[in-house]
Amino acid sequence: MQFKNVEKKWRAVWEKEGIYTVKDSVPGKKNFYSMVMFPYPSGNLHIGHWYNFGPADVFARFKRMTGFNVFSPIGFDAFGLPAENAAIKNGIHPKTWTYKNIKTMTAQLEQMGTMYDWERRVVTADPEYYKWTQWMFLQLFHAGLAYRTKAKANWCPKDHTVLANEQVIDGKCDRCGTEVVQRNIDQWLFKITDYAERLLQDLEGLDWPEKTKTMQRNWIGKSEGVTINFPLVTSEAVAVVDTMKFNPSLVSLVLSGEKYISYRLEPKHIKVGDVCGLVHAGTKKQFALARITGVEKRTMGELSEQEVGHEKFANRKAMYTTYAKYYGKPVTNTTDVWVYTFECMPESVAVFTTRVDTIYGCTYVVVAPEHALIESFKQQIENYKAVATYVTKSRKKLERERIIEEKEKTGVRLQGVSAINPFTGESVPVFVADYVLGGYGTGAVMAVPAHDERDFIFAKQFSLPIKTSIVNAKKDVSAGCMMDDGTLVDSEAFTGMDSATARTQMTAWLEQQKMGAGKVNYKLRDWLISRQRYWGSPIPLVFCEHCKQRIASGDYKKGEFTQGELSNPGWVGVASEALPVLLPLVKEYLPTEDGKSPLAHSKSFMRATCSKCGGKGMRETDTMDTFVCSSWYYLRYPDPQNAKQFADKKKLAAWLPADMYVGGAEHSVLHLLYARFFTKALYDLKHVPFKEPFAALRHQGMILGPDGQKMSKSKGNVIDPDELVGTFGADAVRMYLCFMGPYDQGGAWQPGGMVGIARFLQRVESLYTTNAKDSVCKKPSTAVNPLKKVMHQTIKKVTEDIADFHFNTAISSLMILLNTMDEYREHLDGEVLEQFLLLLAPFAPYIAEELYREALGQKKSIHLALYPKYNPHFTVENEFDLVVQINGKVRDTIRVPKGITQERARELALTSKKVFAVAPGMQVRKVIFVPDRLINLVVEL
RNA sequence: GCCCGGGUGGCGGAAUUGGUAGACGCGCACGACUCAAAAUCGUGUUGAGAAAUCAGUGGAGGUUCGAUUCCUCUCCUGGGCACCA
Repeated sequence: MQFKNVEKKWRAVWEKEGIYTVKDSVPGKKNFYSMVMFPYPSGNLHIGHWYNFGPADVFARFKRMTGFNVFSPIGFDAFGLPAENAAIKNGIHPKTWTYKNIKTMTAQLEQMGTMYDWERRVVTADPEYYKWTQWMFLQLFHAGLAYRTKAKANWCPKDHTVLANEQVIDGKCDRCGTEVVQRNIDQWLFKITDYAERLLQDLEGLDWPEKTKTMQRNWIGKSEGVTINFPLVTSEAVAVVDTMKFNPSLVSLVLSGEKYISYRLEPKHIKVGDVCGLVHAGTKKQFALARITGVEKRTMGELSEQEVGHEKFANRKAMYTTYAKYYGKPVTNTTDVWVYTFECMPESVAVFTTRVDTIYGCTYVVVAPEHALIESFKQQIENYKAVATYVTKSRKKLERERIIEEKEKTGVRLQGVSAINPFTGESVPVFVADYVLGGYGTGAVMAVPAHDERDFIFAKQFSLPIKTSIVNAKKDVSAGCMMDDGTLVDSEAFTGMDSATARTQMTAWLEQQKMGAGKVNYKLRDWLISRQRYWGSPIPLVFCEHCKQRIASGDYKKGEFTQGELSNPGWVGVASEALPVLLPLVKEYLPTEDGKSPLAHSKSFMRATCSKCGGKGMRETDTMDTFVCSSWYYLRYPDPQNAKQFADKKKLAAWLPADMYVGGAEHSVLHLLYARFFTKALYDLKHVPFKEPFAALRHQGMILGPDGQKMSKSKGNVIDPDELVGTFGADAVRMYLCFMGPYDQGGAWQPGGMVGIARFLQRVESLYTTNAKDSVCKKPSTAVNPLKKVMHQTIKKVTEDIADFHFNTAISSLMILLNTMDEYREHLDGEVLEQFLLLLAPFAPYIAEELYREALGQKKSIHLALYPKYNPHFTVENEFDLVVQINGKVRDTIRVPKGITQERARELALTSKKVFAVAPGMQVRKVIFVPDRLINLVVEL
């Protein structure tokens, strides 16, 4: 068979007959939305594309033949860096390059024999598409889900662009491998963190690979713990007020900001505004800072009852007696008294911990170099110079270097500043160290070296005390540090509790004392979408100085500005009617050294009118991260031509959420998380009626070169699918990819592996071309014969396997069926021949169609036919091979009717010659009988 | 370091509510066809052994009448995360 001619011939027929044009509803059929991750138009389809799209198309065709109205669209993720990189290399405009590639790849996708409905194609670089990308941006922006901030950003010195955290691999640019540096730039971010909990929770109901869900969970990184305020004290306080009785319950009152009064019979050299330390009457240690708000000289008699300070005396006489004893002189109504009023300064450092149960083992506190405390306590930190040097040094370090140093921890103590453990009332030293991350939690931690490995290493290095507060008999603590839960020791009232109980009770206590609160933290960061690049969708915002002033002065009508505009003063959204903000076809599209988007050099682009006040404005010149484009494309497929809305509501409801999504595991986190975020945001804004975009997800594995290495031009191990298609035909390539192994596993390319499938297809063809004509007239046999049996077993197996994405075993059962048909080639009837082709059709659409129409003379396309259903009547076996075991070892198999009794099986087993040969004169001690399977005689020899 | 996968013939891989290990394909060997080769078809193909049989699913133990499948430890390998308190 000349498969090239066959392929061309049927493609033309299919197009003419319109068999892949999808209707939004078909009476009596359920809709099924089957998607693949749309490709980036990089030039040519590579084998990985084939591996993604080929088997996914098999699945889609299978669903269609099993009675669904299947929608299987395709498009191109057409914006992005590679177009610019290619442009730099070849001097072609990114747009020219991209659309040329789309043309090539479209032809290749058609050749693959896919059932895409090309009328629904989307290309993210088309203005008709990115108009709605911009519209989507504005929805999120207006709802307050986008914000602009000067953020530390990853900057690639080679690509001259900011990279998302996710695009930095091991501190290097994921595209060019250049070392990434940090820069501070104003950028737009989406508040994906607002959705952290829902993104986590809703994973539950998804039919996704467990591994992918786990990766998303880890990425979101939820930790439940508590933030605790550690009051700060300094040695710089000018004087002390030491009459306070310190106990934990009083601390909270003091720190909650109530005014307190202290009486002195002798004056202190303190004046209003001075910062004093509050000292524990017993230990004489500072426990908080206070500012003096009043100093007054009076007599004891003038003190009113209400003013009788913080200490509760039974009566005035008792007070006088107490003071008399304390000062060693008589106290009467006329005794002079200096009255100091003060208020506690709420200076404290908040730490986040998931292990509040270990707090009695806290021996110091660490803040990140970025922590605001360092600046605000500049005056009080005695060794500020050394601290500042350390901060500068560690800020220069990239996060990667911080990690590489790993166990070698560095830090500097903040001399003159201490923190009070609210549970013990003891003060502990405060350090700055870059092993604490500024961007997570509160940027400060309570260090418990006895129960945290990192703190342990740091404590060892700095010779800090290590105090055990948890014991667990099962755990070996000889290494020094016990990180597991256990029982609390040396923890006052909490001693003896188990960790979990202690966490609950300690958190409750903190909340009651207003010293802390339960808190959930996520590792997930907001999504940085600004790109200082040309080839992307412009961000549809205009900066208007006039509106900024109006917002600042409150000079605007209610409802004139949206939430997003008010929270980003001066930035106004482009009106919907004015969308899209067209990407101008500039000649200078290359990135520039200044790091600004190339669009910033186009004056005509930047000039804009403010949509609110009509005044002069300046356009945002950054473009959007391409992940924005791909976060909603599945919503556009159902209605890609719609100029009035991103998609018709009815069409959306007809197809979404997608029933099946197939693509690479490399998108487990980013693309899939962003798409989920978009869907949820749009759901909240009532633009879509569902909360999750993809009900089911499957990944294809990665195909490696024949050498087991990742394919790359430099290694010369690239397998070119075009070459294979030229030699073996598209059907064979699709089918071999299905056959080579478990779909999600991938693996090294086996040169020569293709020939097995090629032979199989040749045998199919020759069977039909030599037999069909005689066989069609044969009437289907109703008798159960071996051929029928295999046929129906195969139908069952193939149907189940494709549904489970077990394409390899489905094909192997088709091979068994073909072998059986070969064996019974004299007895083939029209039904058998037709059924086999139907089973084959999803895998080999061209050959199946050719034989179906040409050899069997069918008029309509096989791809419109229904998949055969198996008849249990034909699959039932009435005999089986009884396995005879002696002491668990197989000794014989005997063909027996199903339903044989244990007694009969035993008789047969005992008469087996093979059994006798092994165990003559045996004594049967026990018989294990598994009905319709085996009999095992436990014997003594 | 932590969290997930995966280790089965010469190769890709089948088979697990515990019940005949190696389906299917590649490769290889032999045979048929051919002057010959290719293609095709047929037969065989886990290892050792002439055979009976024995061994055998990364390794070591364990549970069981019976373990690729369950448990414990361990090695290798692929992927993810990586000072997230």
